[in-house]
Amino acid sequence: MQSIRDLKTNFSGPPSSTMAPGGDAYLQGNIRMTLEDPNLWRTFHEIGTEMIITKPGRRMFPHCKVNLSGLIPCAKYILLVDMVPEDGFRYKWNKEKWEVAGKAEPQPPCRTYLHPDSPAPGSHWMKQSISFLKLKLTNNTLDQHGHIILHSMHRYHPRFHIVQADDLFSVRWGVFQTFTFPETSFTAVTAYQNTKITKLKIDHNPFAKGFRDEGTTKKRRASKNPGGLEKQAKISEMTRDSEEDSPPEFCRSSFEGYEGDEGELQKRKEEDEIKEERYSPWSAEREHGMRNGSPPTADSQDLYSTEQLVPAPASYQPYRFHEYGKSPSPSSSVGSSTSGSGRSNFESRVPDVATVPEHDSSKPRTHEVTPSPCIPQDYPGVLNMSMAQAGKPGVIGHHIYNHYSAEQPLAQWSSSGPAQYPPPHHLTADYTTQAVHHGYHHGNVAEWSQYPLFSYSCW
DNA sequence: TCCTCTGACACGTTTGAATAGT
DNA sequence: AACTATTCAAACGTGTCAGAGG
Repeated sequence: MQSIRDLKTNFSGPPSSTMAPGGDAYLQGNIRMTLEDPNLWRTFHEIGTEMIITKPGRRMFPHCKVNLSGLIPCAKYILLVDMVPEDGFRYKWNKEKWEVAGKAEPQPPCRTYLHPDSPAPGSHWMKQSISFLKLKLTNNTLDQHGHIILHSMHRYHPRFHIVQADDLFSVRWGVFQTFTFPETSFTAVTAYQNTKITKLKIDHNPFAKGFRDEGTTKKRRASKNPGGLEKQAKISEMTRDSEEDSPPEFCRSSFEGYEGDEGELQKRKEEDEIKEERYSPWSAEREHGMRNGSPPTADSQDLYSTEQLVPAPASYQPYRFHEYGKSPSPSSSVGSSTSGSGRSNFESRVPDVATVPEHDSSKPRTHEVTPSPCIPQDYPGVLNMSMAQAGKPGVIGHHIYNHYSAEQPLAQWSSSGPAQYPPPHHLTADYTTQAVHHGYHHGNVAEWSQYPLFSYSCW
């Protein structure tokens, strides 16, 4: 699986000295994004994160929260999130693990969530962590609230985009920068499949406190529904069993990891990284896939890239590889992953940080990707899209070349596909309201969440 | 029959208005 | 009058469960 392949890559190979943050002059002044609560994310990821999607929209948990640095304090930026398919497959939960259940369904309308503070000065983004708490996921393809539309039983990961823009209608589209974190990948579901995930969510999500432990739940359900008690007990037993099956480290990371002190962070991280190799449900699937020809493995990536209906990020060329001339490809990295020294070393220095080298227009654009032929393009553009070394908290430097100039205002983008997206009056006013509270001029921020900002991602 | 999805439900958290106190 | 603290209820977010539907 993509995620696992990514993580694999993270684990593999000795860290490159050029990757060391702050240690390389080339990185000075670069934008850096750090994922908050990485341990929590990893704890979920080890088990196989699931995110509930509902018609009215469901928040993510853990929710996306990042820190930014390296921005120009006085320059304004907008910050966005979208969800990218991990691969071209649909999954099913079978016998306590995820299995491929066929090809992915055609992607629903692509949505981008705009952070309500956007646009805001770099100083604003850097002074505190940036939360995407209110981002909601839905399976309602007709959703008119601007929630991000996903397919159930498909795997996704969030992408964070930052664009320098004075306001929403004067964005300079020459470069925007994209960050991904492998541990944030998840399977969209309409009901939890893995009881371990359910338990983790209950343990960590304050809104689910009512379901914790000495089962007010059990009592409640017991009195309400005698038949349900048996089922509940069964589930509890399963959960208990699964806990027993889990290594002791798992319990530690799930309960201490979340609120633990920073001193232990690195150490725990290294433990987590090792666990990733051993306990991620996707690693088992990976092996399974190797035999069945189901989900693409690192070794089958080439074939996969050409066959998939939903191109995975792996089909992009790795930005850093190109930029720094290091590892030749994610797949080859995986090949060396058995060394086992990889991510531990890397992560001990670079904890969930994605860094963007400053845009250098003089760099050869060797990774231009033409839009997927199966996707109706909203504009006649050619995208230069490059991706960070797969598996590392990634960054993609985007250079958009289209028939419009780089000065092309956003309105041009937003205007595409009018039939697909509702007119502004359908949009929620939340973002605009928030904007007023923050004292920034946001313009019609709300519209943004409705439009396929990055239409090339709507494969 | 199996799998997936949906809606009602109970419970906890969050939020904001109303009120009281300083 | 202005500010702060407290209280309370409504709104919201959550997982559970039974049942519907393909």
